[in-house]
Amino acid sequence: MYRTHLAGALSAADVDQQVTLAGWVARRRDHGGVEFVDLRDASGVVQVVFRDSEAAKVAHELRNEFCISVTGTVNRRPAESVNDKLATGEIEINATELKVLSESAPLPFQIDDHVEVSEDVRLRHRYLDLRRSGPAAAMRLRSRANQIFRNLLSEDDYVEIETPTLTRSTPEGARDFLVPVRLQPGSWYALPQSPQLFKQLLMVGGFEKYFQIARCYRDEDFRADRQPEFTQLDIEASFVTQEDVIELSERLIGAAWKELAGYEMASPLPKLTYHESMDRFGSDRPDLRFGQELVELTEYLSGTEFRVFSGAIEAGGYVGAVVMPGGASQTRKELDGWQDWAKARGAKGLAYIVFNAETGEPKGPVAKNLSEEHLAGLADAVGAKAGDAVFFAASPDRRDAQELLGAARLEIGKRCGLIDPEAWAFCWVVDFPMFERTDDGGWTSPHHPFTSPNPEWIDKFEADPANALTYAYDMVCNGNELGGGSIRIHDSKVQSRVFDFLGISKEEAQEKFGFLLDGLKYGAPPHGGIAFGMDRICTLLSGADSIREVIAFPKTGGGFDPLTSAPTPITPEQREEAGIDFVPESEEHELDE
RNA sequence: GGUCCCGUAGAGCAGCUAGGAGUGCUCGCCACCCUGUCAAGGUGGAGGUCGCGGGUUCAAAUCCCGUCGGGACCGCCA
Repeated sequence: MYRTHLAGALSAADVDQQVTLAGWVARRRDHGGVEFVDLRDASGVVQVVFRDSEAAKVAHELRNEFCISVTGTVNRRPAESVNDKLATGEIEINATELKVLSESAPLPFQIDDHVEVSEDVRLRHRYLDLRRSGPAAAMRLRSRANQIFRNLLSEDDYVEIETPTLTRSTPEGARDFLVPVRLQPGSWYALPQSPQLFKQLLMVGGFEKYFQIARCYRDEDFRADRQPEFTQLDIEASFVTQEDVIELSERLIGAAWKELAGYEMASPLPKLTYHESMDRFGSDRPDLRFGQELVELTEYLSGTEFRVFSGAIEAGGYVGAVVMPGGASQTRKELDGWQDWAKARGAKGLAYIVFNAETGEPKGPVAKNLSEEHLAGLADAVGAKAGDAVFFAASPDRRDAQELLGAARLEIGKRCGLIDPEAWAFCWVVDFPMFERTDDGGWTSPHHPFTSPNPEWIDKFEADPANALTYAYDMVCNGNELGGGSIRIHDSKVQSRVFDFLGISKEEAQEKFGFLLDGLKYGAPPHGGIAFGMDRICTLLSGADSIREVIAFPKTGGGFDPLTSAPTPITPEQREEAGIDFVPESEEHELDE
């Protein structure tokens, strides 16, 4: 037996007990005659005292992060030595025996919560980083989140079912990771971007309620909140409406926030339609922690001679504005900085007007171009006060202009300190458009082509595709999408109409998703579901800046794993055996030419 | 694919604008001292390809070009 007690669990109640502990040397304070060692195990830290014993001589040789076991007596500390900062600060272990279970080489960085270490170094020695309280807490939080969801879903008769990770491409639209197949050279598996099609087939399979904490893979570029492999809490149920899925989701997320953030989420959450969200916040994942809503000026500015605006208006587009409180006090350099900011985002610029702090008089490059009438009512129209700045965006494409203003709104929120970092603001965004334009003028599905149109549009989405709406819904928190889902098409006839409209031929559809279409033929129940981004949820709950903080062994920006150095080149033998150089005969001829 | 920031001892940084000997700070590491510390303290010591390559210069951590690595963002991606 390595130990009788856990270090962090000891208290004054254990005084006079003989205990054996095992753990790591978190820190030692050697006073010559007496030596203190902070012993850390997974449960916490306790102070061990060595004095006048054989063990004390061994203790002198201890170094940080040696793995040791200690036997001794639990003593109440002298009143003047009690440490309030330590959970076990009332007591200490008077050691009689010390065993070194494993020595530690000098550390690449200090395992100490107040020492900052670059992420690069931390990840290279992640096993040491995980000994620190912050990273360890993040992993434990994630474990509890998984448990909360699992328990609630299991209690509700949801069946946890695993789906393949070696499969064929699923239609999320991202690039697939591919795996060569030794037994069939030239054929490749794809790693799933999500279990989307499988969970629908599980509904056809009659389970009615399915969930899985599923690893998903997408071969796209990284961000602070993106990794090539990530985890979804994937849920699907039969005979459910959008409201059913929303109710379940709020119970799950509400429970997680209550237990892990101590926050009581007010259910039911507010719902915004996609269009409302775009109009008010310029985003389909609005941050509701602050105001500064967008104001549409298309109508107000009609008839303007300022070409930037009139061009957009005449093209049937949009002109809008967002107010920056106190923005008039910005220097010329700061205002120019906004132009660069907008250009970095692919916009031509960001027109602005500032209202003089004393007189309220509108000034700035745009002001000269607007009529007296337009200028006179502008402050009221946009809700600006003297001393504010107003940024404008105009575009023939309503969404482009709104997204620019939405991004400006977020930037204003940050720069002006309008965002309460302690606040949680949840909402749903619903009624997503069924289709959106592709670059080449066709139509595509913003989610995936299995999303059901809502009843209003199910019979006529082809007639007015730009306005057709779906049963798709996203749950949003503080401007982050926590999860999204939809009611699916369960009628193979409707599914065929969608494919027809998208210009996907019967052959193509059959080839890509034939197995799903076949499944839908056999009495498929109405069904729908949702998938939550576990990495993102845990990042928010732990207050981290990056999802790497809630992943045990994350990758860096280039898809590189600093710990294992993956990916690595393969040997010629592996290359040969995997059959990755297989060239189909027809292509061989082309290559010859 | 694009833009911006960073790279100096084991860790975290300063030095770079305005070129002049690897100059410095905090922590760690090693040795010794130290009987109530808890981010212990004291004395001494070791430790450097200034990411890499090229250029300018009498002289480059510092200026220029390229490149590699990391981070943030745009594109991309739910």
